[in-house]
Amino acid sequence: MAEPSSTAATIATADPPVPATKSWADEADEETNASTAEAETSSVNLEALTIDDKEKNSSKLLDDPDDSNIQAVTSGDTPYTSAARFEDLSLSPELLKGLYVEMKFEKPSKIQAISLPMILSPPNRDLIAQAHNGSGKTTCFVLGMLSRVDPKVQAPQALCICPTRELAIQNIEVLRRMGKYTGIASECLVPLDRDAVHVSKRAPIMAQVVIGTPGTVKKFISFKKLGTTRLRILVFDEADQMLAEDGFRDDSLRIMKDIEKENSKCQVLLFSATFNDTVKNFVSRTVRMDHNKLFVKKEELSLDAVKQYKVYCPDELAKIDVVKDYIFEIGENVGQTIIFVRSKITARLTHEALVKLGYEVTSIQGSLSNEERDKVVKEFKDGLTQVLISTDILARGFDQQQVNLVINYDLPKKYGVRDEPDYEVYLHRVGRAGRFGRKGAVFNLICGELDERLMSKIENHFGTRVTEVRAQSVEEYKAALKEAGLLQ
DNA sequence: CGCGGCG
Repeated sequence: MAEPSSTAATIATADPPVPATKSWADEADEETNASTAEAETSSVNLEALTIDDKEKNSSKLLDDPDDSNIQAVTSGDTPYTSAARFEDLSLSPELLKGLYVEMKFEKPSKIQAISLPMILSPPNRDLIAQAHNGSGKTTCFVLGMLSRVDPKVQAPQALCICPTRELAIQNIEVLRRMGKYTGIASECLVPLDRDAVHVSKRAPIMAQVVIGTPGTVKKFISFKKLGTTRLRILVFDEADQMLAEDGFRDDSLRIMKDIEKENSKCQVLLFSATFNDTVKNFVSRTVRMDHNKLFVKKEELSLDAVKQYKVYCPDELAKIDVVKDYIFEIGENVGQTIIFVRSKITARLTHEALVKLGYEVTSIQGSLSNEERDKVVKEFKDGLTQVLISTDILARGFDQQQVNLVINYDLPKKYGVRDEPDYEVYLHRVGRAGRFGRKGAVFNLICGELDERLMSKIENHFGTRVTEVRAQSVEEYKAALKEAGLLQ
């Protein structure tokens, strides 16, 4: 988990506050021009500031995850100085011990260096933060939550909402490790088992930090089992999905309002690797006007660390052949593999077909029981299984460093819109490989004209070329993985 | 031709 070094950047403040009439998308477009000037623009440029890595051209790891431009737009006249070391953040000794001893971190990653001062220093403005997949966003908000808790107060003070049960569990596990020496109590509020005690008969939550999924958190709040008056910080992980119209918008806004009602000064943090223009405009209006924001250009969102390929399949059955003849043959040499499918039934059927053919594979999707889901995830995280078939339940946030290969068995498609790929889901899926700047590869299985259109739209959107793997031979796939840096 | 997490 040791992260390569980056130069500390001092973030000066832009003179004029951002006019309310101006949309975030406008700023991003202007910044697209400004950032091409790179190092010369270390001074103030428009409202946005370019934070360049001064060591960009000096010797360092080729796949440094910090080799990126993060654009910062700060509000008001609060100057923020990037934190070169965790010591610069006035964290408690117990928290520092957790970072160094338990997490084995050496220094803040770029997004951590920039966002943590914004989160932790008064007046604790709201923050919208976009950062690359695998760049350490979780550490940002977990550290934010832990360090804003008053250990003397035995009541919920930090709350984090996640889109899936798995992500909530993963996040609380990170929080418990990081906060190991702090004595801070935490609780995970996720869909309960069928035979669990009903919320109305449960004791109120005493834990100081709570992480959960929207429905369950909402339920605990409405039954008055999760008090909101002492909350100081509210985090939405995968915030674009949490605030998307076809996502969890209603639940998220309800939770925000319930908290605001009794507690007007709760800081809100919105974190994600993706914010499309539609949701970008909306999220800016859900937080306070004087919020800060960090964002990156879509072309720079980690699609360069992971090599992309496409394989044309004459029919759906041929997809199974690609998986068994090529992916399984070469896969075991390159680490773990996740195969993403579009529906729960495809997950189950593909799993069954491969097992019938004698391959070792597991699958996960939302209609499995909690126990089954937990078991599959645990086996995969423990490295007991090499290949996992999954719906988009694991597309976002799932952190398993040994995953180097992602298969898009089905391409992600936007719901309701014909011929439109879901660019954000594509990026999140690809982001499951190449964690913390490691090398990775993705194979997109293309079947039919619709898939071809979706694929070319994805290429255009990210401005990347996806190489076709043409010859149907193991050697051809091995060559692709060599090119991706996964094989010798 | 839908994923999730809720009723």
